[in-house]
Amino acid sequence: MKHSRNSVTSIEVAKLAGVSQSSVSRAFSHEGPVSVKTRRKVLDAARKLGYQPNAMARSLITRRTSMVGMVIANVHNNPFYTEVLDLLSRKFQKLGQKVMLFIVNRDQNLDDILPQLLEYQVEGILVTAATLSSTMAEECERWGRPVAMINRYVPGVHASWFCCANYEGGKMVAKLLLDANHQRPAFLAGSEDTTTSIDRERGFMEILNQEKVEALREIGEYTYQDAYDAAIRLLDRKDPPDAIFCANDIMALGVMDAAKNGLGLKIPEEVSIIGFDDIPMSSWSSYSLTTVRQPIQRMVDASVEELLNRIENPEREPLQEVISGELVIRGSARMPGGLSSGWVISQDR
Amino acid sequence: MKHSRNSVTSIEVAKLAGVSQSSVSRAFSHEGPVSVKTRRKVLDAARKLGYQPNAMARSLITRRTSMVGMVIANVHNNPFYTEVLDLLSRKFQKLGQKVMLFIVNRDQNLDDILPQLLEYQVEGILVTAATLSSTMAEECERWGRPVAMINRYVPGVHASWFCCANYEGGKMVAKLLLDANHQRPAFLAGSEDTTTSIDRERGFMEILNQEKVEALREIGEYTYQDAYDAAIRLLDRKDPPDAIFCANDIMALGVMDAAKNGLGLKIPEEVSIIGFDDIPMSSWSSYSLTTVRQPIQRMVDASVEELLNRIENPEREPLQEVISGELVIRGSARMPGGLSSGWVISQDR
DNA sequence: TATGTTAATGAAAAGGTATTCAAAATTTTG
DNA sequence: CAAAATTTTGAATACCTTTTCATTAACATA
Repeated sequence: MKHSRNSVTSIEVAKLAGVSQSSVSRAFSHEGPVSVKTRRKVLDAARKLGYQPNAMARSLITRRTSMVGMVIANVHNNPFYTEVLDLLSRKFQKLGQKVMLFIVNRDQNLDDILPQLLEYQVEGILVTAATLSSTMAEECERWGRPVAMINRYVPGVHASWFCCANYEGGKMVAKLLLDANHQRPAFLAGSEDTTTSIDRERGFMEILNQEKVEALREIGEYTYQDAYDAAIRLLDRKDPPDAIFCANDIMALGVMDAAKNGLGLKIPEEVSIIGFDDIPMSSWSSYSLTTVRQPIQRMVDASVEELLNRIENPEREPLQEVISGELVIRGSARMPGGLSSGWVISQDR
Repeated sequence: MKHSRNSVTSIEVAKLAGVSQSSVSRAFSHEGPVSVKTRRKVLDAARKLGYQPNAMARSLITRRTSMVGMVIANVHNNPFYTEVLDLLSRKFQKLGQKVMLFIVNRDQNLDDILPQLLEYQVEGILVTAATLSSTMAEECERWGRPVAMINRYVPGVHASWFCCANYEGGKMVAKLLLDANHQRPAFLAGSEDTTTSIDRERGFMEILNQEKVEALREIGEYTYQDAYDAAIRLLDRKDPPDAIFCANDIMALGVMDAAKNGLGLKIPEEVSIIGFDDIPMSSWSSYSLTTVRQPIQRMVDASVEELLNRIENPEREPLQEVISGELVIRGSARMPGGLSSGWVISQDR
C-alpha cells in the first residue's frame, strides 16, 4: 500500500487521547504515576492507532535493551546443541529477554561477530560450542557486557562458564569398561581443539593409564560420517579394539552403524560402544546407546540465570561451575559380571 | 581503566580526533563525503577509545534496523527444522541482517510474540513451522513489515510463502506404492492442523482413491514416540498394512524401529515405509529410508531473498511458490517389479 | 474553611546518531 | 592569478522515547 512504515508515535497518541506525551509514556511503563482514567484514555487511543512503543528510542534513553547475544556452533550436526539452543531461547524469552542469534562454525573466529553484538547493545553474551578468544572475552567484560559460556572455558579469563563434568565423565566410562573386563579400548576424539573432547579423553586415559591399559585412538571431528569411517579403520585392524568410547553421541551412532551394518559385528558382544551427551536418538531401539548424560537443563538454567544476574549486578564476580553428568546404562556396552558393582543405572528421561 | 557500560560516543571521538561529530559519523558510514585524512584521524581515535556506533541511535534516525524476526517451531524434535534454522540464520548473517529469534511451540499463538517483534522494529518477519493467524499477518503487512513463511500458508493473506510441493509429494509416494503392488497402505499423519500433513495426505489419498484403494490412518503428532506407538497399533492388527507413508521422516524412523525391533518385521519385505523431508539420519545405514526430499536450500534462499526484496521494495506484491521435492529411493520400500517404471532415483547428498 | 500532603500532569531535556544546509577549503578552469 | 566549480566540513536539527522537575489537581487533616 503505502511506504508508511510504523510511523505512529507517542505524540500522535497523546494528541488523540488529549493528554501530554509524557502521560502516554507513563501509561505504557507499568509503574509510572498515572491515573486509571488517563491510562484508559491512552490505551484506547493507542489501540485505535496501532501504537507500539519504539524499543530503539527507549533503549537510547534507558540505556537498557533487554537483548542478549547468543552465539552457537555445531547446531546442524549435533542434536545436543539443538536442544541447548531450544532451551536457551525459550528460557530467555520467558525472562523477557530478546535473543539476537548468531550461528557460526565451530572453528570460526568470532572477531567479526562481536562488534555487531556490541553495536546492537546486547546486554550480555552467551556462547555455546564456539570458542571466544580470551582477549575478546576480556574486551566484552571490560565494556560491561558479561559473557557466559556453556561447555567452553578460557583459562584465566574473567567470564562465567558452566561445563559438564567432562573429565569425570571420561573416568566413569573407563572404569565401567575396565570393570567389564575390556582389554583393548579405543577413544574416538571429536575436534582436537575443543576442551570437551580433550577433557573427556584426559579422564578416560587417566584411569586406563593407572591400570596400565593402552588405548587406540582416532579422530571423528564430531560428525557421523567421519566417525563411521574412523570406526571402519579401527575395527578392520588385525588387533581391533573391544570397546570404543566416543567423544559424543552422534559419533557413537556412526560407530555403531559401522560396526553393525558395515562390518557385521555384534554389539556389545564383539565390541562395546559408549557415547557422551545422551541425545534423544541414543535411546531409540535401533541404538540403545550407553552414554554419559549431560545435565543440559541445569547447564542452561545456570548459565542464563548467571548471565542475567551479572547484567543486573555488574560488580559481581563471574561464577564458574562444573556440573556432573550421569552414566546412562543401555545396551551398547558389556556390563561388569556382577551386573552391578555399584553402578547407578539411570532411567531414561 | 574501567569503562562502565559502553559510554563512549561519537562526540568524544570527534573531540580526540579534532573534528566535528558529523565527520565521525561520515567516517563510519561507508559512503559519506570525507577526506582520507580525516577518516584516518577518526578511525585512529575510535580505535583508541574503543568506539562503536550505537545501532539504536542510528536506527532511530535512519528508520532502518537491519534486523529481521525469525519465528520457528518444532526445532527440538525435528532435525529438518534445525537445518532450516541453521541455513536461514547463516544466510541472513551473510546478507548483513541481524536475526531476532523466537522459538515457539507449533500450536502456540503468536499474538504475544508479534508485538515484541514490532516493538523492536524488525524490518521483516520470517515464520517457519509455526502458523501466523491471517489477521496477524495482515497486521504486519499493513504496518510495512513484510512476512515470509516456509512450509506454511494462510489462504488469501497478503504475505510471501514458499512451500515444498507437499500435495505432489503425497501423490508420488502413492504411485510408487501402487506400482510396487502394495495392497493395503496406511498414512501416518503429523498434527492434524498443519498444512504440510494435510496436503501430503490429500495427494496420497487422491491417487489411492483413483485406484479404489482404501487406506488405514493413524496420527503421530510429528514425534518419534507417538509414531512408534501408532505403528505398533497399526501393525498389530489382524489386517495390518503392507506400507506406511509417514508425514515426516522422524516419524518414519519411529515406525521403522517399531516394525523392526518392536515387532520383528522385515523392512521392506513385510512392510514398506516411506517418509518425507530427507533428514540426515534417513540416509544412515540403520534406516536407509525411502523418502521425499524437501528442497530445503532453495526454500531458504527463496524466502530470505524475497523477504529482503520486499523490505527494500515495499510496494512489490508478495511472491508465493511451490517448489517440488524429489523422491529419494533407498531401501525401506519395495520397488516396482521392473525395477524402474520411470522412477528417478535421486543421489544421496 | 484553611492548610498541609500526596498524586497526577505537562514542559523540557537528554540519549547518540545521520543528515541537511550553509560556510569554508580546495581544486579546476579561463 | 582570479573566478568558478567542486569537495569537505561543522552547526543545527530530527528521530522517539523516558525521566526530571516544577506545577497543578485531588485529597486528607486540623
